[in-house]
Amino acid sequence: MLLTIDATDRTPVYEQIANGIRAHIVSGELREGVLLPTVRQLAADLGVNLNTIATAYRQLQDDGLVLIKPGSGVTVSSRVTSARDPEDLRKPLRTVLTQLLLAGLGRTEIMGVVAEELRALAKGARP
Amino acid sequence: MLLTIDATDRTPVYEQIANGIRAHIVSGELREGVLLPTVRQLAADLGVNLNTIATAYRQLQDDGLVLIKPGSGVTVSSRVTSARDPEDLRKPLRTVLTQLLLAGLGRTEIMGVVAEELRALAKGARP
Amino acid sequence: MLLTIDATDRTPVYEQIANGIRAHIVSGELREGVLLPTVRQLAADLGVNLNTIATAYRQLQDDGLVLIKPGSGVTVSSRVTSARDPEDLRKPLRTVLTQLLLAGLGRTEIMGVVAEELRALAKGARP
Amino acid sequence: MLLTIDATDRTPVYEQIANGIRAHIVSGELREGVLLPTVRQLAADLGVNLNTIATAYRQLQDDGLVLIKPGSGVTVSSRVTSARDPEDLRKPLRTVLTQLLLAGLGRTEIMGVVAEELRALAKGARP
DNA sequence: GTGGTCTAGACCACG
DNA sequence: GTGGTCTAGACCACC
Repeated sequence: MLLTIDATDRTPVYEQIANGIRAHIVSGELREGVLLPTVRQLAADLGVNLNTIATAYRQLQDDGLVLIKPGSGVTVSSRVTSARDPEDLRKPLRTVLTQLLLAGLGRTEIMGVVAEELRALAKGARP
Repeated sequence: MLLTIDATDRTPVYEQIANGIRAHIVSGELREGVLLPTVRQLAADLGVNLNTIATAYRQLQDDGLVLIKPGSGVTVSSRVTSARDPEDLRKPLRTVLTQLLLAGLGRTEIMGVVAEELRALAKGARP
Repeated sequence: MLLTIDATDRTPVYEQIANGIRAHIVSGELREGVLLPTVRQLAADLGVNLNTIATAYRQLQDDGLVLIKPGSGVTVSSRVTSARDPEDLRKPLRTVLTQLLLAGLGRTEIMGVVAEELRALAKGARP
Repeated sequence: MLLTIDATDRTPVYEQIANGIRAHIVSGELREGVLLPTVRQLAADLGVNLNTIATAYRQLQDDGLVLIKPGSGVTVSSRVTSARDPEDLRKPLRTVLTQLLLAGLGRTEIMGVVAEELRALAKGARP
C-alpha cells in the first residue's frame, strides 16, 4: 500500500492519509477484512506523529470504512460503502467544478476529465 | 448577489465568500466590469469583519478574477478566466470522486450528477 | 508626450504619472523650459481626478524637476537634475536586484538587463 | 538573522520583513531547509503584531521561497528560486534607473553601483 | 507548541 | 468614501 504526503498541499496530513487509504479501498487494492498497518508501523513509515495516524484511522472508522479493534488492529470494514450522505458531497463537488469552469474548460472537456479520473480510480468497480 | 455562510462548514469564511463570488461569476450573473459591493457593505450584510471580506477579495484578485482599485472599489476583471492551472485541480477532483464512489454511486450515476451540477452552474457557458 | 496608466499596477496613479514624466525628462523628450499640460488638460486626457495630477506635479516639484507657477503653468526646471540623494535610491535598487537574483538570473545576466534598460532610457544622456 | 524595520519607509512593514528575509536567502545565509523563527518569536523580536509576520511569511510562501507547515513551523523551500516572472521586474527596475539618471549619475557610474550592490547581495551566487 | 482564522477598532493613503 | 495596513486579543486545528 503506497501512501504519499505532500508537504506543499495545505490539506491536513491526517486527511491526506485518510484520502490515500480511501483511494486504495475504492480501487479494490484493499479488500474487506484486510488488516491495515498498525498506527506505530504507519507512523514510522511515513515519518509522522502517532496521533496523526490515529486521527486518520478514526476518520475512516466514522465513515464506516474500517473497524478499529483495540489490541487486534484495524481492518477494512465488511461493507465497503461509506456512511456519508452523497448530498453532503455536492458542495465540494460544485466548488471543484466551478474552479474547472473558471480555469477555462468547457462542459464536455470537464466531463472527459471526470470520466478519465473515474476510470483511473475504480478499475474494478461497477459502471 | 446572494451569498451565504455556513457556520458548520469547516471551510474558512473568507473562502466560502470567495467561492460564492466565483460561482456568480461563472454563472454569468456577475459580468466583466461590474462593481462588487464595497468591503464595508458586504461585511455589514454578511455580519462578518471587514478583514474577512478583504481577504476574500484579495484571493479573487490573486486568481485574476477581480480588479481591486483602492479608492474606487472592486470590479470583475475583464479576463473572466482564472490564472490557476487546471492540473492543480485534478487532486481535489479525484478526492471528491473517490468519496462519491465510496458512497455507493456507480460511474454512470456520478457522471449524471456531474452533468447536472455543470448545467446548474454555467447556464450560459460554452458546452 | 505619451503617458499610460496601468490599473493592474499597485503603484499609486499619481506616482505612475510622475514616473512617466520623469522618463520623458530623462529621455530628453522634455527639455528645460518646456511647458507641461495644465492640470485640467492632463486630467481630462488620462481620465483621472484633478487632485491626482496636482499631486504628481507637486512630487516632481519637490524633486526639483519642474517649476509650478500658479497662473502660468508648469515648466520643466532649468536644472534637470533631481534633488534626491542617490544614497536614498540604494534601498529600492537593492530590493529589485534581490528579486532578480531570486528569479534565477545570474550576475552577468542582470548587468546585461541593466545596460539594456539604461540604453533604452537615456539615448542622449552622457555615458 | 538580522532584520530591521524602518518606520519612515512607506513600504508596508510586512513587505520590509519579507524583503529582509529574501535578502538573507539570496545571500546564502538562509539555506534550504533552515527553520525560520516562529511567528510569535519574530513578532516579539521586532515589536510588531503576529499577523504582520504571518502576512510576510505568506507572501514568501506565495513566491515559493518558504514552506509553511502548520504545527511545525516555516522552513526555507528547497527551490530557492522565486516563482516570479523576471519580466515583471523590468518596470520597477526601469523606475529606479530613471531616478538614478535624474540624480545626475552617468551610465557607467550606475553600472558601477549595480555591480557593487550585486557583489554585496550575493557573495556566493553564480556570476 | 505551531500557524490559521476571525474580531473590533484604529489610522492612513488614495481618488 | 474606497481599500490597505496594523494592533491586540481571542479561539481553533494540527502536530
